[in-house]
Amino acid sequence: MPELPEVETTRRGVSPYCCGEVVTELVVREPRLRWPVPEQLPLLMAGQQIETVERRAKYLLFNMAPGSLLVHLGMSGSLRVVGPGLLPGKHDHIDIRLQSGSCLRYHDPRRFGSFLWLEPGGKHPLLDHLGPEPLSGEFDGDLLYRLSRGRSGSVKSFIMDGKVVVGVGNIYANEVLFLAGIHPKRPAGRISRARYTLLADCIKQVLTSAIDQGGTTLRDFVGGDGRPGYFAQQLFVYGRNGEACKHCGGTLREIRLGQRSSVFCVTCQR
DNA sequence: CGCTGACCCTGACGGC
DNA sequence: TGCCGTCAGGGTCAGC
Repeated sequence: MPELPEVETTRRGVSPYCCGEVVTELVVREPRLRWPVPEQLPLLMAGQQIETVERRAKYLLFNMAPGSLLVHLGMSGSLRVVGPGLLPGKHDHIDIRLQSGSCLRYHDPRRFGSFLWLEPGGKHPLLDHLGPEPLSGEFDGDLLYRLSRGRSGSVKSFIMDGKVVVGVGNIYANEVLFLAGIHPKRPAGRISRARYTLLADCIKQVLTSAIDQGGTTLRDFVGGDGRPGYFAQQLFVYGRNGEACKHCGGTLREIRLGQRSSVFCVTCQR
């Protein structure tokens, strides 16, 4: 479910409810996530005040004095604010109970997400080696051009590589390549600097637009405040195999790249 | 170092 | 109605 815009939407949705709030209790009903939830996590968090909620790549960091809770939503995870007394349902694995009576409830059918602990100022192996944020000044076409030299893999896999740039998942990789007019299978090392400049701009534009609209609603995605996202209405290629290209009217085609579906227009993308 | 494919897990969906 | 194969927004890891 979550790509960067969905994670950022979640961050913005839950922040007002938990910044400055004290955690009364962390309730772990199912610790078997992507990695086991550390047994000492409830003890570490109980009684601590959440100071800020940050996002790095697709990770959320709930910062407290003794350290940070590191949350990843995986493929099917969501974090929502629920009022007191609402009973947990199926796949509601973790509750972060707050002094206000509200509760942040983690729901994740596939359990590919994670809840981990980060020492203050400490480095975590998962956060090490991450590329720049796509919406930062560090990220631009020159960076893509430089990192791609000599690489024979597809440009789609390249922009989805978290060591190159974080936060570009399958949906937005498809969309961005369509907007930039680049064939997803084109070898990354055989794309000009000018085209990478356009591609970087498309990545920034699409992600910004998706965040503004609260992310993309697929199946039951809802932001931290429970509202759906609206970006799905303006997808050009993702999930539209066999349908007409919104630009030229041709039929969109689907191929598989690195086990992921890639939809594109043979006419508009070269 | 870069690339490919397997893998983690549940649920939805289409074909029979 | 049910069974079976396939696919799904994430990322890590082993092997070549």
